[in-house]
Amino acid sequence: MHCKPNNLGIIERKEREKAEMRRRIVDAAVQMIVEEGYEKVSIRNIADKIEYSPATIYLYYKDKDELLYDVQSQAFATLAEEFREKINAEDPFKRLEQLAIAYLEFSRQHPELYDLMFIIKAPMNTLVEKEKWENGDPSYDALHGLMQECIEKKVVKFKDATIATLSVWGFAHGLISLHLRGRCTKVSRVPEEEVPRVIATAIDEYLEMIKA
Amino acid sequence: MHCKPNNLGIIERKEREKAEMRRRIVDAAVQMIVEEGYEKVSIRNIADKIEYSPATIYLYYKDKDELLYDVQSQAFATLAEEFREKINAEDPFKRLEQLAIAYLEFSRQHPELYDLMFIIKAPMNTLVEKEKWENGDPSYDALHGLMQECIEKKVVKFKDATIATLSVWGFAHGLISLHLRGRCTKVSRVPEEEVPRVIATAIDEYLEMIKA
DNA sequence: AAATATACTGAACAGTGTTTATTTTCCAAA
DNA sequence: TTTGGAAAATAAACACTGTTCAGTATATTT
Repeated sequence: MHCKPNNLGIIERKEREKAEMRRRIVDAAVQMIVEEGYEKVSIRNIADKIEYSPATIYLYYKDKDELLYDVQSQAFATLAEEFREKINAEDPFKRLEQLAIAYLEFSRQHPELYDLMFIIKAPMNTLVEKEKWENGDPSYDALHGLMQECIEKKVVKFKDATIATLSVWGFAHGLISLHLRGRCTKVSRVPEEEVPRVIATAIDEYLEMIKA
Repeated sequence: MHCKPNNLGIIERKEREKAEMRRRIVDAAVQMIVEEGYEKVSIRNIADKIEYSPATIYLYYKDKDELLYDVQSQAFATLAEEFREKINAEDPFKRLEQLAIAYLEFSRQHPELYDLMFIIKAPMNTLVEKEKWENGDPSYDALHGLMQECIEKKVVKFKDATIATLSVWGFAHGLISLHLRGRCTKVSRVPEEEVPRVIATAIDEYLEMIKA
């Protein structure tokens, strides 16, 4: 009987080590995405970086998609932090503007992470088993709650919070992702270097338009 | 000397055959995308379908990206045709509504083609050499011209045609692509089967909002 | 110290895009 | 009609990818 606490201690440590290994794997992947781009992230490259065999990664993640799901989670954590830092106005509509700016800025400072969070299919494949997409929740809830407050205080034209949330998110994401995937460049006569300004202006105008 | 016309005839025929082979390759790829999805499209699978060796494809396309560029071109041709069929109102704003509906409907009837046209990176890689993205031009011009007319006749709130074009396009694309890449589902409490209706409503509301 | 459970890995499988040396096919001149 | 040379097609390989599995090394328990 006296061995129980000992065993439990070891089990606990084992779980700690398991969690730490997963953290090492995810950290390596995040670093590779940021520094070398999403396309360079392969199981073998991650294994090289953390100095383990590729097969070892499969002891901690059932497949690459599941790994990328955790990478995505980490990316969302940094976005949520940006939100926390940069959204601080009293006026809810002012907060909405701050959120839009923070979102746009994040997409520019971490384009590869933005890609993984909102465009790339892979991390979403795990949701067939997971049932719910928890990664985006804090950020989504931040916007949803804000839109709800804006509607209640009648500072926006929207009636329904869900439609408002998807509209604002969709508008920003549409412009950002078209740009990110090269669909703005070389279409129309807008010079490449001006596209970022056009996007920022479009978002500004949109926010002005939804103002009640 | 009498051989010249003969040679030219053969050269002509060779060029016809070359063009036809490229058409066969692209057709096979289009069919595979539509029927089995983009991920099933590999050089080997295309080669199997047209009953040639994989290496043969490289006699007609320098790489897969260039091939996909032609597939994308074909996809844009069908979108342009949809536009021609479905946009026929006199009132420019009514035409804008028709365009939005046609665009949304296209994304639903050919989601995999939509993906290749507006989301997937691969076909845009050839633009480093090609300098200009011609594929999307007719469709883009249709929207741009329409927005210009709407601005001139003061039926929309926009002042600048380029910003108007990117705004409308971006709004629709944002919602469509978020849905297509699984970011609408399982976020918030909107049931999956209602998302299409929410998107349609959001676009409706948006068009109402930009109306002058 | 021996037995057992855990952690790790080398090697392989099946797939991908792409290249090169070789073979087959075609056409024109001898 | 046969032959020489160009053009077209290919088999095989290379360097990758994600993933699996049999076997080895390490750690824990008996």
